[in-house]
Order: sequence, then C-alpha cells, then structure tokens
Amino acid sequence: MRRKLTLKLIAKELNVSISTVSKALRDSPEISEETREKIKAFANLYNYKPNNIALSLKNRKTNTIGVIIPQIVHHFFTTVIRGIEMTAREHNYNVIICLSNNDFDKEVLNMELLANGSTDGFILSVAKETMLKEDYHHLNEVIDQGMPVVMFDRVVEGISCDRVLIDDKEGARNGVAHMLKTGCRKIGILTTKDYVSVGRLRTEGYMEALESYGVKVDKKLILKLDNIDECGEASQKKIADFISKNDLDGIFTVNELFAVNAAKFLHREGKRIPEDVSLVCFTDGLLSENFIPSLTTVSQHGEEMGRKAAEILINKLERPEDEEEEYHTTYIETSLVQRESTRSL
Amino acid sequence: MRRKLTLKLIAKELNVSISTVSKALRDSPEISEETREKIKAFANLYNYKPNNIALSLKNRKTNTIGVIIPQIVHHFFTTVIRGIEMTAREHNYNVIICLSNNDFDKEVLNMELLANGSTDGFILSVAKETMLKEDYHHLNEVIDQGMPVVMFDRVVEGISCDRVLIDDKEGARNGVAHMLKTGCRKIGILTTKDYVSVGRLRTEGYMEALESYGVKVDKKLILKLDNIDECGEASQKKIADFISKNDLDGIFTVNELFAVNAAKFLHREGKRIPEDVSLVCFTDGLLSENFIPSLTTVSQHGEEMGRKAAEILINKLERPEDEEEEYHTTYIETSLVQRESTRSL
DNA sequence: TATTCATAAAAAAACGTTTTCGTTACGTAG
DNA sequence: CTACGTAACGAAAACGTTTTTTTATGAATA
Repeated sequence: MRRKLTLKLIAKELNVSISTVSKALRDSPEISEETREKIKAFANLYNYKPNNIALSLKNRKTNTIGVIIPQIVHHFFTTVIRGIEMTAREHNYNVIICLSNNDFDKEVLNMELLANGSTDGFILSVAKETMLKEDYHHLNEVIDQGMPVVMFDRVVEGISCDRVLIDDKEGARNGVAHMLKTGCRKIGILTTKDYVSVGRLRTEGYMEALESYGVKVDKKLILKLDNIDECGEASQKKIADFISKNDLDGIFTVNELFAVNAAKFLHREGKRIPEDVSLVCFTDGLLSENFIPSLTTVSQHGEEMGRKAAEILINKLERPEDEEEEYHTTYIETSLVQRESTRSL
Repeated sequence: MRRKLTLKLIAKELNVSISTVSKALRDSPEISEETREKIKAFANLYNYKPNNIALSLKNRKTNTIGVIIPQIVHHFFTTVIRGIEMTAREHNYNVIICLSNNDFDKEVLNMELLANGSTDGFILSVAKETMLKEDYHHLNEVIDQGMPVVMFDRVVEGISCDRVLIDDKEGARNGVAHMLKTGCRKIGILTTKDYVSVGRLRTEGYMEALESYGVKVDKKLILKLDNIDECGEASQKKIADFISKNDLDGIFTVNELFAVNAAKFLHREGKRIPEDVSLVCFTDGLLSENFIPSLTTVSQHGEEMGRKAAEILINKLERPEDEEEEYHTTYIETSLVQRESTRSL
C-alpha cells in the first residue's frame, strides 16, 4: 500500500522546497525552466493529484453541491438528480445526495451536517413533514451563513432563495383540457391534501380547465389523498369508492401511481380505457409508458429541472461578492404526452 | 451574513487560546471547570459546530463513502442507494453518489476525483463499458492507495475487494422452476449478452432449472439482447420476432422492462397471461407490482444489498491497521413474489 | 531555601495546499 | 566600489482542527 503523494514528499525527493514544487506545478514563471520540468516530470510519473480536502480548506470552497430530497426510489427525483449531476460535472462540481425520507429531523440533521464545511450550497426539495410543521429554521440558518439555496418541486414560501418549479397549474390545465377537448364532461381528480404544494397547484389547474370549458367544478369529484408518493391499501380503497360512487368519463391524477390504481379498478369493473373513461396523469415515468393501455401524461422534464437548479446554484456560487442578492422563480414547461389512455381528437 | 464560528473566533472572544477552547469543548480535564463551562456555554449559545473539512484534513479520514453506479434512474439501484444511505447514516458516514452513465471514462474520472481526499472508500457497480474493455486500472489504483472497495451487482473478477451479489443463478432457477411446477414446458428467456455478469448468471440459472426438471435446453429459446437497462425499439422488435417464432408457454426475463414488452406483444397477439403464457421476471419494481396482470418476480432486495455493502465497507474502514486483508463475496438471497402472471400451483 | 509536583493554560506542530514575502547570489549600471 | 535590479528559490502564514509539548504559577516537600 503506497501512501498518497504530496507536495511535501515530492519536495523531499527532489531536494527543493514545498513552495517550489507547488509553483512549478502551477507553471509559475518564478521557477526556472529546468526545475519546473524536473518537478513536473516527477509528479507526472508518480501521478500526483492535489488533495481536495486541503484545497477546500485553503480556498474555503468545496466545489460541492448538497442535494437533499425526500426520496430516492422515485422516478421523478432521480431524473432531477441526473440533471443536477450532469450540470455539476460540467462545471467541476461534486454532488452529495442526502435523503430526508420526508422526515423533518433527518432533513435538519442532513443540512447541518453538510453545512459544516462539506458543501458550498444546497439544492433541496422539502420534506413533507417539514411542510406540515412549517419550521424552516434550518434553511434560514444556512442561508444566513451565506450558503445559497435552490428549492425545487416541493417548495415553501418566505425563504430567501431561488426556486425551480414545474408549471404545475398549467400542466394540469393542459392535461384536463385535453380530456375536455376529446369529449369528457365529468372529470374527477385524484390529488393530495393542500399542504403539498404540487398537489394544490395541480388541483387549481384542474379547476381552471373545467371553468374555461364552462364545466362547473363539483367538489365531490375531487379526492384528496394523504400521500403523494405512495398509494397504499387505504388510498386504493378510497380510490375504488370514489370511482364507483361517481360515474366519471375522465380521471386526472397528480401522479402515476394514483392513475394506475384507478386503471386497475376500472379494469376490474369492466370499464374500458379510453372508451368509457379517459385517464391522464402527471409524471411521465416507466409506468405510464409501459402500462396497458399506455397512459397520456403531463411530462415534467425532471432532468431539465435538475440542470436548471444546478445552473442557478453554481451561478450564485461563482458570482462576484458584491453582486446584489436577487431571488427568482423559474418555471419549467410541462408537455403533454398523448398515449392510449385518452381518445384522439 | 454571519461568518461561521471557529475555534479561533471563540478564543479571541473569550481571551483564551485556541487549544484551550478545543480542549474545553472536548471535556479535557486539563481545563478548569470554570473555563470549561464558560467556553461551552458560549459555543452552545452561538451554535458552534466543528468544520468537517478541517477535521478530515487533520484526521486523514473523511467519513465519506463514494458510491459509483451506472445509472440513477433505475429502480434497483435506487433501492441499493437507500440501503447504503441508511447504514452510512447510522455509522455517521456521508455518502457521495456519482454516475458513470455506463461510460468507462466517466467512471475513471469519478473515481480519481473522489480518491483525491474526498472519500475513504468505494461502493461500486461497474459500468457496462468497463466490463467490455476489461480495463480496471482505476480500481487497482485506489485499492493500492489503501482505499477499500466493495463491488455490488455488476462485478468483475481479479480485483482485491469484497463483493456483494444477488444470488442470480439461484433466483433465476427458482423463477423458472416455479413456471415448470405450474406446468410450463416450453420456456423462453429474454436475457443479455454474456459479458453482463448478471445476465450470464441468470441464463445459467434458467438452464439449470430446465435440466433439473428434465427439460432439454433449446438454444433457440434464448434471446440475448444488448442492453439490460433499456428496451428500445430494436430490442422490442427482437422480442416480438422471438415470441412469434416460438410457441412458448412460459417466458422468463432478466428484468421488468423485457417482461413488460413481452407482455405487450402477447397482449397484442391476443394471448392471455398466465392462461396461455406464464411470465416471470427478475427485479421487483413498480412495474411488476402495478402491471395488469401484476407480474411474478424474483425480488432482489436491493436495500438489503446496499446495507450489506455499506456494512462491509465501514467495517473495513474501521478495522485496526494490522488486521489481515481478506476479501469475501456475500450473497443476498432472492425471493419469489408470486403474482398474477403465473398460474397457481 | 531549593526542588519537585500539580494545575491550568498557552504554544507549536501537524494535516496538504497556495500565496505572500523574504532571502540569496549575481550581473550591471552609476 | 557601491547600489540596485532580477532571477530563483525558500520560509512562513493561512485555512480550522487536534494533540503533543512548553511554560507559568503556586503549593507542597525535602
């Protein structure tokens, strides 16, 4: 086991000082051509690479982005991560990913951990429990210490940071409008409780679409489920009840899982998709694409969202000290992917 | 924007030396009760937290695990990551995740980057291109520098490291055996080219199962596709051809995507699952669970795999210097999840 | 009274860099 | 011959810790 090569070792080996080695490797004109070449040759031969930790300490800059998300086993979040990762890599940044598991305490712990020198800034999607608690002291703390934060997808108000959002309302509007255009008139929605920002916004989009087509919103056709990332037995039962109670000709859901479970129930009841009931959902993942019938979806372009979030953060990290603080909200356009679960125009 | 509190600042504020502060905070008996309390109170009040980077440099230990995987938008890998993350957190380790994108150069780059001080060890699933190239110099290099490596799922031979594997062969055997037990006799397999370790092993398991039931292996019933993580149009076409050419009563696939595409084709051809054709696949993900019919799968327990890999790595990292090097391969048991795509016994 | 000892605190070294500021030797201008 | 500029390099400080070594002050001991 060979010890890692350091400037000090090179210096000793070549009988020069540490500073000479450092300067030679950074092509300083202070060092003579001859010495420079000798040192560089040696460093190359033994594959010297500067120690990142030492550099971080020296520069007070880690070139690392901390990403905190509620879940990793989740198609949308992984696409976002992919986008973040690519952009970070292009700008020579590292990415540390932590999972909050939708748990407030874990989110706080992770942030504190990463804030103690590990990262220069954060990209974050807020945990469900944090939204419920409305306790954002951990966010304000890191921001107060000068670390920029970019929130995405699950965001909260009243924090000094940038935001990158899907245009949830518009996406839902388009999705529902598509069903209306293809003749649906009694459209239900499977959504979440209002404290989940994306759920609330998608519900609003749903209502706006109906209204713009002159269809009156019927509260009974709105089912608000507890959880946006799962669809356990309790939710499945509620969905079944909801569908059998209301004679719908279209269903809009805020995620794939709700849609698939609705489809399963419809299938069991002998209803045909899309002949009897049309189905559109948010999130364009594996399920939508591969289901029979394949599902018409509102695609969220997670990768683009990740790229954008990373760009914004890196921009903040590399802006000159004196630049004015400004916070923006960026919207990522959704697009409607038409598949077999809706009738054609 | 408040600057982060350091030992130095505390020292200046309280008119003591830096070492006194450090010792006081670590409850050294060298410091008088009075001074200790004063310092601790101050540190507490202003929420002092030691700087991780400085600690890493001092201790030559980062308490960080580097994870390099081919893909993140991938159900199985995310479950593994979840396992790694949980275990790491329990042992006070951080996790840095890098994506190789199945690309050799990116894998090398990522490893070199992380090896320069950022991590203490690696958990890794080898990129497809690396397996093809059979160039493992980057692995040998970090190992040579004393960083332990644990490979999982997509592993290669001839490297001094631990391995955590699904018992792929046994999983495939069980899956195929289940079809045989329920009466299938002409079972095809959708797998990958042999250089993908998991594909090869699963194919072997398939063959063993057939043989143990006295069914002769027919090479024509084995379709080897290029890619294990996608099922593009070319593959879809091959699958369709394969199925229509052979009159199968059972299909085993090495992943969900192949299975679902097979199911789609069967559906189009009017074949019923499982009445006409049974279907079993590797990987228990969202698709299998939610497809209609839901799919019988060989579940890989990715989370357990991640936990195990992390445990092994952390163990290596914390073992005494003089302990002997030993490398083990750990197998994670699979389990068969029976659903609607196979007939009942 | 001189020596030892204990206590409490400070100083210094180390981790691996980069960078600023000296230092040395030498050649050249005044 | 002195002064000075310059080329080439080294020393030291700094980043924020921990830990080992020193120092200072009294008190106890011989």
